[in-house]
Amino acid sequence: MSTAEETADGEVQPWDEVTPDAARRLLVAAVEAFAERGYHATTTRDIAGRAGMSPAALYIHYKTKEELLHRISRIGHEKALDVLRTAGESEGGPAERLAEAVRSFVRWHAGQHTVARVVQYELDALGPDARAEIVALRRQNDAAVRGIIEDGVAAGDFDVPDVKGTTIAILSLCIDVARWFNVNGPRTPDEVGALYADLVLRMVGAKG
Amino acid sequence: MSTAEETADGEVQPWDEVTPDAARRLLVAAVEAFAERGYHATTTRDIAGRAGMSPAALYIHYKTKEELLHRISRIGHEKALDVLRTAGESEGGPAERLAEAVRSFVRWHAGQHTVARVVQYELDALGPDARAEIVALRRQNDAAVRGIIEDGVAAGDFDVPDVKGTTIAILSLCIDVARWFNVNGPRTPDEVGALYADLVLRMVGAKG
DNA sequence: GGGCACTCTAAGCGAGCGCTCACCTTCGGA
DNA sequence: TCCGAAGGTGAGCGCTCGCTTAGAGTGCCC
Repeated sequence: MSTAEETADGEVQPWDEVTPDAARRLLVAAVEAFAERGYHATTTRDIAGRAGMSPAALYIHYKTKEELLHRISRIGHEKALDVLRTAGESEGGPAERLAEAVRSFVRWHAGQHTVARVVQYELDALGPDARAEIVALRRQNDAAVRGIIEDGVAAGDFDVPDVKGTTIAILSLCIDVARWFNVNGPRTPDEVGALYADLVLRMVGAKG
Repeated sequence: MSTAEETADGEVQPWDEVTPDAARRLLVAAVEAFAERGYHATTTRDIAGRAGMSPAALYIHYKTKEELLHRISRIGHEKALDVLRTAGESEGGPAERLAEAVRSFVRWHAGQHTVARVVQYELDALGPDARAEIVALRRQNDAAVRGIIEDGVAAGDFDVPDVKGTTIAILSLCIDVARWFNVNGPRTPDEVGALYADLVLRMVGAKG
């Protein structure tokens, strides 16, 4: 499922498996444009131009502008879910697993903040069917985090009065990184991940 | 629909001072439309229609569609900042002040989530000047929260290794409530506020 | 060499956009 | 009773949007 290759700085490139080359260039161009201006403010002429092609070329590889957004959303969510699950299934107790999950998930949302922004904030631009598919993927994120917290509570490692509410808050915290993270800012994705892992362990009252 | 009155929980509708009546109706209609569909996907015909007027009437009260967004953003930010500052200046030690600030701020973002969504997510649709004005208001939010945390650290009540980072995280947590909060969901704004105040006190390692 | 599948472009269609304009109605004050 | 300001409308302008169409260039198999 995830043939995600890694770059020098450890970031996962989500588009490796998209072929042919022209289709991938269009997808990358669309991500940049959607992240910068938003879906509705982006024109198909702009996307095609960024990919070095004429406006009509877009419609050889994608049926509509919405299909581009749908593809981006699905791939983006799948990659993020993959990152979260892999980390959550790592060795160690609930505290280590939760910390690793938050660290990875935040690192992804910071490093891939352009993709994450599109994926998180343009959901409403999708039609009902595509939207339902993406919402289902989101629920799997929720379940993955809640599972770790429940494990920690059952083991007596965490002190969490409201598991569902705390799960929402933790995911919300991680996801919103995509909104404010700035590549030219003072923090690297790794540093934000480390900070957030510590904060989340405090939120669940982890022992130690 | 939403007239300028106080709701049951004492929250003030932000548009009381906007006159004349037609201008206020247009503003409220614009908030609803922008929150539902996004700024760029909203047409001036839709806004005017919701306010029960012809498309041309909009331009009697506002020069452009962007001016509507600018007005909404400024008023929304000012109200939110007011809520945050009032709570932060309340009686009690840093822990009580921080808890009250988070509780009020979250309650506002949940209760006024349509306004908050517009204000937080449509910033990029503003021109450079209007945008700079709004960014300045945001920095005041940041300073208000950081002030309380610094007080708590100085008094020995909080344990916060990274004050700036923790401030960003706390504000991010509160603001993102506007994205996921659902009126038909299981939680009231008050309940979310209480949960989040508790979580934030844990994040800053408040004694007790 | 010839036919075919694939990829791309130049040109442009119909629709809907933000916004304007000429004109109409209402109403308080002289 | 008449006037002018304020607030409203119907029609529509100029433009750009998402998307389509006719046809050209290229490489591959026979």
